[in-house]
Amino acid sequence: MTESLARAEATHAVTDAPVAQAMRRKEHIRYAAEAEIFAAAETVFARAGFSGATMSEIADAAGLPKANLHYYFRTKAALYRAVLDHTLTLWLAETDGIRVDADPAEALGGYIRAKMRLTATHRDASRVFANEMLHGAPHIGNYLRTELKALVDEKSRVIEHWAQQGLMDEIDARHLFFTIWAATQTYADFQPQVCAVLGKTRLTRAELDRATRQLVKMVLRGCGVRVRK
Amino acid sequence: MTESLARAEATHAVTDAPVAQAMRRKEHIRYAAEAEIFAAAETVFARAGFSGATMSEIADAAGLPKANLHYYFRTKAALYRAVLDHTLTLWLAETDGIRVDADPAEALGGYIRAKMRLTATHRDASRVFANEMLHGAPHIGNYLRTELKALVDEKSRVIEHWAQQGLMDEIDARHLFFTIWAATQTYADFQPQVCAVLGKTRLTRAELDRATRQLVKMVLRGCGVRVRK
DNA sequence: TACAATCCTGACCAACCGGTCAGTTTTGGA
DNA sequence: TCCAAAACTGACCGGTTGGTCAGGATTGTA
Repeated sequence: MTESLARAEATHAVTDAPVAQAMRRKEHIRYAAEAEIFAAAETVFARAGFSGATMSEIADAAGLPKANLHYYFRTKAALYRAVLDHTLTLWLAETDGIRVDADPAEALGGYIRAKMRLTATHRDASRVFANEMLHGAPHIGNYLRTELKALVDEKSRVIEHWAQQGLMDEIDARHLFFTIWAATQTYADFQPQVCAVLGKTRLTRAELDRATRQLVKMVLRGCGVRVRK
Repeated sequence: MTESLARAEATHAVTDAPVAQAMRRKEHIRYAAEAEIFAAAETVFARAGFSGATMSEIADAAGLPKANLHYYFRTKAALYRAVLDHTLTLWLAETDGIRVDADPAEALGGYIRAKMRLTATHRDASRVFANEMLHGAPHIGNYLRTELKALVDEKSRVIEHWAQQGLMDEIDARHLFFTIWAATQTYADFQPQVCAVLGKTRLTRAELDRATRQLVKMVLRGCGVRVRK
């Protein structure tokens, strides 16, 4: 993955001050433009999906002529990939707390809270990801089978270890992850349904907090997590 | 909603034998063709979304020339609407068991099992619905705010009643529904992710049963549902 | 058999979309 | 100030898409 991320990392990693400064001076226009296009693209792709989005629509949202988009991102697919890469890095984050020496209640509860926060603050990213998945994950199938699987395998071992220690029930950790992911992302992906059923026009912070508390409680009790004193 | 459903219902409701038979004789070609187109459209819309799907693709899948599609469904949007209507009737079903005089464990457990079964047998319908929701539910916003909301309000009162009777914890029933819907639909909508993480190429019946059992157990324990003797 | 009504279809069209390109403007270092 | 590299842009193009239409083929009935 991620030409763009690799490049960003490289730039920040370079410590030869003169060279780095020169690069930054020469390329700050590029970075600013890419960021602007990127933000516009995320919004448009989230609302319309890959095929529904048009380059002119993204260009308008970014306040640039269409030809300028093609100067920075050669094709629509390349731009989409860049946006997708961004969501994947978000997706992998926040599992740090799930460690063998952590308290299960705190670790799992913290993970759910973090996921829910991410869903609220990065709604468009969540939708882009969901859209990609819905259409069979043609661009990121390999990532799912390697990086994501490896991460989930590792974290599942931690949870199974907790169960063996008697800190919680014996459960299938992978399906627990599916449930947590689904239950949190639904507040971004299915927002129209949530709002309609609640009779509101938008999802308030308070409502999301309420949902978070209930989900944490249900999962922890549902998995028989003992509260450590 | 649903010209098509209204018509189908009318046809079956008519008991004036001669008239009904005449209609059926005259229109059986129409019904057969519509059904074939409908099935093909559901598959294609599920895989590609509204904008990604093309009329020629649907025509090929149905084994008909494109112009014939436009004879039965004037526009692409009309065909999409018809498919969407079908998923909505599925969505409303299966809540019958949630009644005041039912046993909470059986009713909720049965509902989750039914939803999971529906997810497995109507994968494409689930995906079409998810796609519509992701894009802001432009075609069905009104349905969500009226019919779906009314149903959920009613069933939520039942669950709150159970809680007051001490049969389970006091919870927000609406958010419980969101969690159940999300956790079940994820096995259709996010299938690529589920398969990748599990290291399988397809979702087996056994794996879905396993997921169902765990979800039922977690929800029932998580909501403190007492098991009635 | 006759004859409407319905069904079916190849050929066509205007609109739109992703992408290109030649040429102009801006930028920043020497 | 000069100049090469980078940034920018209007105009354009080939391909695809949803949708139309005139006319031919089927169907069911009287």
